[in-house]
Amino acid sequence: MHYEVPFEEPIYPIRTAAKLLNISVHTLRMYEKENLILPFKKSTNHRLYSKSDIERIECIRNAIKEDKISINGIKFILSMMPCWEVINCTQIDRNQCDAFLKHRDACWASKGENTVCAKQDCRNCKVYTDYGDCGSIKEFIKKLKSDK
Amino acid sequence: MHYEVPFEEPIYPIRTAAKLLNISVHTLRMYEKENLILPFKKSTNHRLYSKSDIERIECIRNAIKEDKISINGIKFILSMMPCWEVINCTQIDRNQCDAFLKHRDACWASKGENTVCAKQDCRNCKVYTDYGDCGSIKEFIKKLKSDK
DNA sequence: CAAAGTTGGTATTTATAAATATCAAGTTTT
DNA sequence: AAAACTTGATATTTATAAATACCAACTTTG
Repeated sequence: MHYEVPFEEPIYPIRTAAKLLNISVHTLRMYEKENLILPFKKSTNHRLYSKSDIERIECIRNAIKEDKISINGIKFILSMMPCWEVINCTQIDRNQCDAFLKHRDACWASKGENTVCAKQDCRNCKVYTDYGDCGSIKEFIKKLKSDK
Repeated sequence: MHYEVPFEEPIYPIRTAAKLLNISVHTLRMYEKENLILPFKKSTNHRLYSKSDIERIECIRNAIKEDKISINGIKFILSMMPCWEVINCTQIDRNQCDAFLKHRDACWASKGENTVCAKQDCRNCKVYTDYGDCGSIKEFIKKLKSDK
């Protein structure tokens, strides 16, 4: 009888999301401008947030408020995620992609023009959905190995 | 005729270091308390800084002032360095070492009690000397591979 | 052995990141 | 078609991280 809303489904308009998180609407827009989040956009440009988005933003809040990491610090940490190992893109892709070459923004905010990622919707990408929490990125790095 | 002071040799007392960097003595002590730096200590507990230390602190200043990364953000970033791949410690060592298990402090500030690192002087460790700049850590991570 | 410098500590100041308030124009809802 | 909401943008406030100032006890230097 009940329909459970999928975790990734965009359902909350910005005001509702802000209330759930106990922050202002503007703060949500600011996080987006800083490329910490990537909410769903309707054709009319209105934002919609999923339960997964809410959880992600709670992680961000925790990093800022509890761990005292600045927004630019979070951006740097997100940029350290080895997205290239998740999607396994080519060397050619990597060398024309700021997500690989720089360390300023998360991959969804700095991907190259002609890479495999270029036309992909990052909201559905494993890198975006699974590594929003700073701690999870170190866990991923721990599984990588030097090749000697 | 000239003797060039080695890059890693501790030669500057704190006041000189502070003047070279154009910051206060207390700020230097604060960075140390936060485990961003690890100056040489004489038997009387007085600090001495090397040219390498000065360069390292310039990187920290740049991260704070230019990149707007908070000190706790820098600490987190330093904690993401895969030191275990540099010194190649055992699985047993890793699983009793906060440098591997947590993400709060650089390895030299969170190493385990009974690991290979335990009695080592971290000032002479490659992890400390070569990866003081946040950017260099991502470069290291880029060389690691998934094993599939 | 006097002068200059260092130690760790607390209390205070300053600089600014993060969040809020307000706006007119456009969109959604009933 | 009116009420409630959204959009982006700027201007302002607030919270606090980062840095400074000051302290008495100890160490180094010439």
